[in-house]
Amino acid sequence: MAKEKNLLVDSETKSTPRKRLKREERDREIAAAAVAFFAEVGFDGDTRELARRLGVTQSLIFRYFPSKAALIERVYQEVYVGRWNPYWETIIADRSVPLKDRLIRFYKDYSKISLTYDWVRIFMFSGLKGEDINTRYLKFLRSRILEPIAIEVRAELGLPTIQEIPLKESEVELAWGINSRTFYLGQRRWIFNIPLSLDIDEIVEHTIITYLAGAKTVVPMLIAKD
Amino acid sequence: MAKEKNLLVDSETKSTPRKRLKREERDREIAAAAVAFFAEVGFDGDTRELARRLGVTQSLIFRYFPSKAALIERVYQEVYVGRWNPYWETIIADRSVPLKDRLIRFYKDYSKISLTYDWVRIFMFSGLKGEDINTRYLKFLRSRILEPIAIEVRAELGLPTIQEIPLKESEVELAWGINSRTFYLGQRRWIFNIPLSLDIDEIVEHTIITYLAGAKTVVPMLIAKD
DNA sequence: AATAATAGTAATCGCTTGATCATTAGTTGT
DNA sequence: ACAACTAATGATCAAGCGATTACTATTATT
Repeated sequence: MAKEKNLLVDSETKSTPRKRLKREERDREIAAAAVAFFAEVGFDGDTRELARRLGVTQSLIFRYFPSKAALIERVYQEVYVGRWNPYWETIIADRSVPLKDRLIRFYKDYSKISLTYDWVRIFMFSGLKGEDINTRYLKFLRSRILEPIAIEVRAELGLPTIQEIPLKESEVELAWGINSRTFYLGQRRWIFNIPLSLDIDEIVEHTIITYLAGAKTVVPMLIAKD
Repeated sequence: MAKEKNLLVDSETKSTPRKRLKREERDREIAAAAVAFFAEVGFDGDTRELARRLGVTQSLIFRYFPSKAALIERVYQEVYVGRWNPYWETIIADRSVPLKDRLIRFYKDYSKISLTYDWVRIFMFSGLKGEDINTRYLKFLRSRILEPIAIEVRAELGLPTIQEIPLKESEVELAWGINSRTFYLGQRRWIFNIPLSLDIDEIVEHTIITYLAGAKTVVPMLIAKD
């Protein structure tokens, strides 16, 4: 534990600045380390171990964050808010590009963010903890991505607009299917430790094609029903 | 906390036996409460709170289980081993029944177990903890359910047996898709707190139909390739 | 009824953890 | 070069935790 510190004391004191970063920089450093740390061990991970990984004392963390809860709140901000790209919403609505290409482009990009170790695990840890930011994120995803996708599918297939016939729950449900498929890949890789035999981009493409094919036959039935 | 105990002390001492269950019965009671408790709060939940819910002292738990780790191990046994139905494997292989019916029957039944509050959450908690029982379970699932399904699909479609052409990874991957879809439902319901608008049995049926339709067109290509 | 066996309790120990605060040491401005 | 500022430390507190042990109360045995 403290043993290797002694062994490194010569090189370490000289090589690393060791101390005194500007407030903003240290703040970012702690936040980034907290994301990685809590993603690995969960939010019950202790602040001393986090400090050890940062190479600082535990009390320093509490000079930057008033409480552990505040630090966790910051982690949520970094992951949920900080990694969201508003441009995604424009991609999906851009009808100058074929819908299939738009969806593939979005989901490939979104996968790069949301299928990382940190993201998948923090998402699950916070979900299991019952944090409402999790629910809010999914509602946000639904309104900004899934419902727009369902609307674009209507347009693509030459079906009535949502002004004429409101979106059915089952149409959104169909779009959830894309996320369920890809998110499960992230879980297998980063939680259940089952290596993926196939390339994610490839699976994304296949998933989109399947979704659109399914939508083509199913959605007309869905909006006709009732 | 201890307030309500005082209020109930008259009725409770008379109505409930309060103490002295037979060893086996108390053992089961603790194990069952532990499953429910850890499913709710995770494995960092403390034994005092668990004892409080059981209406016994914390030390009693340690008279039945040598350590908290042993209690958790028992929880895994209850959930992973105890809820597995060996008959499932027979259902899938029974070629006197159409494959579609076999799959629907199995997944409806399997969903009743694996999409419960306890099961879904314990599965995720133990997965995030990095327990190897989780990985082992998924390997077990693969060999006992997913590969058999892929084999049955070959037979159903009149394709070469696995003796002639070994199972492709992508064929198993296709079967994983069924699980990913249904498991995601369990997560939405029990972790992310998003109510399901549709009936699970209905979704299962739809998922199976989609899977078989997809397999019909995709599997011949998969085994032809390479 | 007396005794052995055992289910259950209360008190406590040692360690961990979030949080606090007086003190040290590196940086900046003049 | 000196003072003022502030990043960082180290020691410590109080609460919470898993685990242990001496003791109590209930059931079973003869």
